[in-house]
Amino acid sequence: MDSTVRLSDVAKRAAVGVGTVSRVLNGSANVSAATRQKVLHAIAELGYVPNLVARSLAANRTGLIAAIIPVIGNTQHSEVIQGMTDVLHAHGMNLMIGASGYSDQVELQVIEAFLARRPDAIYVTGVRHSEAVRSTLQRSGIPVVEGSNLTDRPIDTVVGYSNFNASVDLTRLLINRGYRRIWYVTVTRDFDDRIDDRLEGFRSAVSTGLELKTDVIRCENSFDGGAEAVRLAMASNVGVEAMIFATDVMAVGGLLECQRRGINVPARLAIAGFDDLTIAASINPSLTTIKVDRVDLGRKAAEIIVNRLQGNDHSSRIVDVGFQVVERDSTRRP
Amino acid sequence: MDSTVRLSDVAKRAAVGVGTVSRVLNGSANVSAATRQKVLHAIAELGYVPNLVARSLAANRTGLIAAIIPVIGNTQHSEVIQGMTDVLHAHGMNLMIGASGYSDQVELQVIEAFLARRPDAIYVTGVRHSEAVRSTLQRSGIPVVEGSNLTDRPIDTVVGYSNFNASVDLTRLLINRGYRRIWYVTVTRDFDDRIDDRLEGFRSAVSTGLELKTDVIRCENSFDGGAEAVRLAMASNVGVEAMIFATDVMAVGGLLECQRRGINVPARLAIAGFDDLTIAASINPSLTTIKVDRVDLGRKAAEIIVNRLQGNDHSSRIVDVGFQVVERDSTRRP
DNA sequence: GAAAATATTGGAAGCGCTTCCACAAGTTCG
DNA sequence: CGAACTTGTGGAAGCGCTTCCAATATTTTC
Repeated sequence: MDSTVRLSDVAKRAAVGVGTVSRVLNGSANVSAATRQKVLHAIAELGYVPNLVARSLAANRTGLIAAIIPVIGNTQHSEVIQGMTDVLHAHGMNLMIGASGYSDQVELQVIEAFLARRPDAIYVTGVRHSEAVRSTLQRSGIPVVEGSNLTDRPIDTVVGYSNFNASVDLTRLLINRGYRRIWYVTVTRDFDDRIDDRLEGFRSAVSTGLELKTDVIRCENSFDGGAEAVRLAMASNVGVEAMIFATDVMAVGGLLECQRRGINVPARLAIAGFDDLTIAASINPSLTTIKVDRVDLGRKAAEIIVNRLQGNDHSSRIVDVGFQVVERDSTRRP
Repeated sequence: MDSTVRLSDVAKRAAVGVGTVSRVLNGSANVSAATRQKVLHAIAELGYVPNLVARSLAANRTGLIAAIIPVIGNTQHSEVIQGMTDVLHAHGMNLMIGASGYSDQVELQVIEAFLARRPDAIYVTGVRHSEAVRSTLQRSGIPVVEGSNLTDRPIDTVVGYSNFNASVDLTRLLINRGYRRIWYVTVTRDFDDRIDDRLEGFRSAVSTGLELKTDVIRCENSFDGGAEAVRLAMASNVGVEAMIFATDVMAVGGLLECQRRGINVPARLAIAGFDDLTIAASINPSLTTIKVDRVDLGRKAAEIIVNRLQGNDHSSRIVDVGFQVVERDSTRRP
């Protein structure tokens, strides 16, 4: 394991040329079985570990993939990363990770820093980026995968689900269940296209509305924010029957506030969220929400990248991993 | 931004030697102001972006840090990563991430794969590792930071908090509050030293126990597992007064089960957790737990690494970031 | 004002690999 | 049996930087 052992040392030990050792390492077919054995022996004897930095420079290929998510310490996004590393690790590739903090400017900085390291591909969260980001990525010349939402005009490739459609379906579910006075709770701060699309999905679903009474309010994306939203709804005089939250975090916060105030969910107020956090299935009552297999989304993103890098370029530019409306007790009419 | 622009192109354009351009890029003091300006101009004109792969090879320093956590899609661990990237990014360094899945064997594989990329330092979660991992890390010759627990015999450096002491303090809090029949709920599967130390902390705190009646049971580390534990406790005839869970996930699961069964917490049963998940403060009743600033832990780990790499080696080998016992309603005697 | 010290600069060597080209050694075929 | 292929192999060149040494320019010192 002494890292001062170089490929040329292996070549010397095995009494072959450096080219041959390199061919053995890279699995080239043009090495006789006998020679291959000699080389493998020498590698084992010396405890040789290839220097991937040197390989990267010589081969113009690093085996590094860059991924940018808004916040790392956040299950929804890091689950995608988990899926990616699973697949990449199996292919001898590694993941560099960075956070944009939902800021266009930081996103650009992080991308530029990554590109200087010559990753073989890059994953970015969301599908709407600043012009600077788009053009920087385009000029980079490497595969770009956008994730966690869908668009028909990806920079390169997109793998995700339609936040818009999911929100439409969820809203329709509530309408079908008979709810008419529905509030939609989204976040105060400008987050990203995923949150925007969820709101638009709601608006679209209720636009055809017959006798619907709807409203949109904004709160902090936190448990407290959700609780605050419920307080606002209760304080109003419009008789809100159902609240759809843009995220499970807010929805759970709202549900807990209902527990505190003795508001019966769903009899008095129905609640729905989005993301299917683990807690959604366990809370009382269990929370109706949108479920997406994020680990699988990450795996798919990585598979697309691996395929592209291996030259199998026939995969689609737009991969829809789908979503699932999970109806639970928080919206089930008694 | 054309990536075919090389350092030598900049040198030509600025009519200086390649060494001078390199010195400007690396902030060497020995460049006259006039020359520096010429070079900076040429860089801007050509849109030159240094190739960090080549730099890594030549300088024998990659600016990459490797981090291994058990599971990436898990707030407790990925928050540490968030803190690390914050600091590393500010120093032009980047983070490679991998997951061990709580397996010694996978951990070793991931570490070996990382080392081939010549990271400047490596972060690993926990303080008890297989002998193979310890020796591999030791021979790597780079700074090694172990995190999220404490030991007096680190491989190199450790930054964390005492899971043992935290568990002792939490247990004593319950004893002080008058609880005597206390069950400790830990996980079924062999996880890591952190979970082990929490159990040992409990055992130590109750060992001096006067008229204490305690027991240890094992459940899945999930909401359902926690619920199951509560069911077991209720089914027993020993009159359990308090349950301490090794993780907030289980504790929250237990609390929700109490809600379902109408078990008054803490009047009938007190509940405590460990980790201070965000939900702990919002759930009903709010959950007594152990709080650690994990993002800050990650920042500290990264700062240690940066300092070490800059040659400021005078920092301690053992950094205790501390913990906080947060008493909330789930254990407050009525 | 010359010697000594210091500041600045150019460019060759080298980091540890991959890859290409040239060539040797077998194989096949007419 | 020799030409025409095929297969296997060695090693030089080169990836784009850093760094060191030698050389030159500038400043300081007495």
